[in-house]
Amino acid sequence: MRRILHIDMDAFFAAVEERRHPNLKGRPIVIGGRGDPDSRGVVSTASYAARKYGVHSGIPLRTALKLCPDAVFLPVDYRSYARVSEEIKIILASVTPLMEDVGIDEAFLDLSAMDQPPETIAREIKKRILEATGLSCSIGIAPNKLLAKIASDLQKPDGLTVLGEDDIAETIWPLPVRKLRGVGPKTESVLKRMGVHTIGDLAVASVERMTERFGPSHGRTLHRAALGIDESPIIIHWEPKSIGRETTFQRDLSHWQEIARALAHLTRQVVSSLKAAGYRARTVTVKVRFSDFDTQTRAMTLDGPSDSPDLLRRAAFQCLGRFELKKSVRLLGMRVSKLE
DNA sequence: TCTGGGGTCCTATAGCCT
DNA sequence: TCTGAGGCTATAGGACCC
Repeated sequence: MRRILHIDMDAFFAAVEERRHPNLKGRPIVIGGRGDPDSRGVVSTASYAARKYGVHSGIPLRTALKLCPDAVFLPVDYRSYARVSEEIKIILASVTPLMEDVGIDEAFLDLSAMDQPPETIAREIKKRILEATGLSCSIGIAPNKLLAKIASDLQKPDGLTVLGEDDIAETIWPLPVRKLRGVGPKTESVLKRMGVHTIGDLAVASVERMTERFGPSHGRTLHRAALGIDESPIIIHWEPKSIGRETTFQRDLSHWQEIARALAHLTRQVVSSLKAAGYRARTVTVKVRFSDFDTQTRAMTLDGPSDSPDLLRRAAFQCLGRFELKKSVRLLGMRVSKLE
């Protein structure tokens, strides 16, 4: 049986900010957008003190301000968090090279081949991270990634949860389906309408009923997940599939010139990332979100891969030309894919 | 009235080729 | 030459993740 460890930093962005501004310790902190609750943006992370007011990731900053007028609002300082993240990843990689990076504040480790008991290793990791960064984390240990991730979420903050196959019925099944990876708001509401509320409900439902509703692939994965079955491997290295940039404007744009200027700017940023990463791209996609939140994309594929600013900009503008720009534009995005 | 930005993966559909 | 059936690729959209 595999032993997989999942580590999740506690309110990571907020914790880094608290460390930097000790006077804010314990106060409700909301990090998101440019740190201005009057401008467009959503909450990236709320400190635990702010969560008590109902503030959580994904809600608009304006809403967060209403829920918690006393909160301190800070902009997302991605580079600082990435530096701390790097320190943590170095510690994790020193435990085992079998590490999968999952975004800035999470990782999986495969401890199957290690001699020490996983719990001992987990305590050691928590101690080393606290000493090096002053930050706490929550860890879950289980036979696969799916269960390890659920486990790390069970006791937060500063938790350590070990889950075996025997614990599935008692510990996992009473949880709402939403806790399963791959179940978002849409799937949750469909499942609810089918009378499936908990992971246990899903486990006893028939596979046929699931595949009928969600398709053969998603349906089967969903049902297997409820049974605690997940054979997905630890992915140590992967190549990017696409590189893009998008912005939501502070006010919707209605003049072609402004939109064109924004697209040219986005394209320059994307090309510079593309070159920095050492790739060339064959497909260009432009995304437009209109004022009513209607979101459309137009794509075009070049004859061969390219990293030429000129060629990619021309392609982007060709895509832009295929939109009916009758409504004003809230968001503009540019992405390249089919990377080589 | 509000709903970010970086991505991945999946599905449906349409056009083209054999 | 006509009519499908599959397979492949490109495109558009949607759900989801952190």
